[in-house]
Order: sequence, then C-alpha cells, then structure tokens
Amino acid sequence: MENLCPRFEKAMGLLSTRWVGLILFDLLEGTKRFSEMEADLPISGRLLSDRLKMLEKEGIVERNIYSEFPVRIEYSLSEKGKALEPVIKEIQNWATDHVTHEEVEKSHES
Amino acid sequence: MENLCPRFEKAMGLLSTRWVGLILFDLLEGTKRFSEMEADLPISGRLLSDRLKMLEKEGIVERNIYSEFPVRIEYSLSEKGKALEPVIKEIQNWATDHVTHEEVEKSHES
DNA sequence: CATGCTAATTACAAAAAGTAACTTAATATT
DNA sequence: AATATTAAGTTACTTTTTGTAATTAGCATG
Repeated sequence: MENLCPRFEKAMGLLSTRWVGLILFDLLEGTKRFSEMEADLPISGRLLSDRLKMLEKEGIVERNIYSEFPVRIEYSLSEKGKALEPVIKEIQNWATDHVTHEEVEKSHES
Repeated sequence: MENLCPRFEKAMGLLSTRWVGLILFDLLEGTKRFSEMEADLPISGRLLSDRLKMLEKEGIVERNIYSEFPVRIEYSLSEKGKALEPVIKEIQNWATDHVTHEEVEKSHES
C-alpha cells in the first residue's frame, strides 16, 4: 500500500473513538437529552460530555439549549451525522450475522 | 431506549478498538505479513501484535506460519473478517462525502 | 435561604497506548 | 563453531485516556 487515504484515516479515527459508535446509534433514534443518553448508554457523564463536545466540534452533533426550568439541553444529529446511518446499519448487519451469543457472554465475563 | 442490542454493542466494541479499522482496511487488500502491516499503518509493533492476536481470537483474522528463511508469517481475513467489507466501504463513502480537506489538516496539527 | 433539578466539571486512581530497546528462533556467513 | 542476519514479536517504562465519585453552576420552589 502506498499510504492510507487521509480522509478514511480521519473518519476511522472518529468512529473508533470509544463510545462514539454507541452515541451515534442512540442519536439515530432521534433527539435526546444528556441525562437520557447517560441512562441509555454504559458511559459516564464525564466521557459523554467529552464525546458530545467533540462530535459537536466535528459538526456531527447539534446542541440546543432550552431555558426552561430545569434547563433542557437537546442533542441531535446534523446532516453529516445522519449520513453515518449506513455505517451503523452495516455494523448491525454484521453483528446479526457474525456475532454469536457465546461471544457476547464472553465479553461480559471480563 | 430499553437497552442496546448486545450483539451490536459487542461489534461496536470490536470495531472501535483503536487501530482495528485500519488493520481491517489493510487486510481487505489481501494477505499481509507483519512487517508489511507495520510499514503500512501508523501503529507500533507492540499494538499491532496485540490487535492481531485479539482479532485472531475473535475469528476475524487468520495467521499462517511458513518455516522458510527467514520465517514468514502471513495474516489474512477469515470469512467473518471479509464480511466486514461493507462496513469499511460505508466508512469510505462517508469520508469521501463528509470529511473535508481542512478537517484532515486540523487533525494532523495536534 | 436551604433544597432539588439538569447538565456538566474536577480530582484522582486505574487502564490502555506510545516508544524504544531487547529477545527468540531459525538460518546464513566467516 | 562462533557470529551475524532477519522477521516477528515481547518487555520495560512513560504518557494519555478512562472510569468513578464528588463537586459546581444556574435557576426555581418551599
């Protein structure tokens, strides 16, 4: 190989950042609040906050503040973020076809 | 969300392990030797070794030893590994459409 | 003015990654 | 026989990233 495509490398770097895939999966369902995502995903507030900030900076996630009581902050996918749906779908397909029940069990042991 | 699909979570855990995406991309080109992959990818021998061992255990990569001089060890994708091609292709598509030149530059600065 | 609520942030310990030098095993050279 | 060469790792050690829990900010309610 001459060398990797820099755009692919960049995309791969983003997607292989821990928790990013699950966050995208969650947001593909629709707009979510911080606490909702925290409840959905096995990720701590500290990292969820970091990842959302990073995804916002990358233009993948949009953040909207509603000054109600208590404050409501909603996260959703931008067009760029929604364009990742086929990636997530293919991962789901692969998981359905190739990840066995035993493998899932094993990874829970550790 | 009730809770995430465990198979998807497992698949996502695998694919979001650092360097795994690039390793798969490299091996989709065909069989490779350790030193070849080390040259292709921006990853050290220590982690390449770890990741290949892990991917072999997951049944995604196959390892073949040829007792020549010097010893030749070849890595290739199993059927399960090759089945990840659509995932990689979709990431490429997204990268082509949505990762800008500027973003690539920025990530090289840091 | 203490309490509760959401959305974070901070502090600190634990795990993973990065780097470079070293090892192993086989064969080849002197 | 001793030494060198080569590929494929492994070890030792430092730096980053994560995980966990406690704390903060802003605001409304009792």
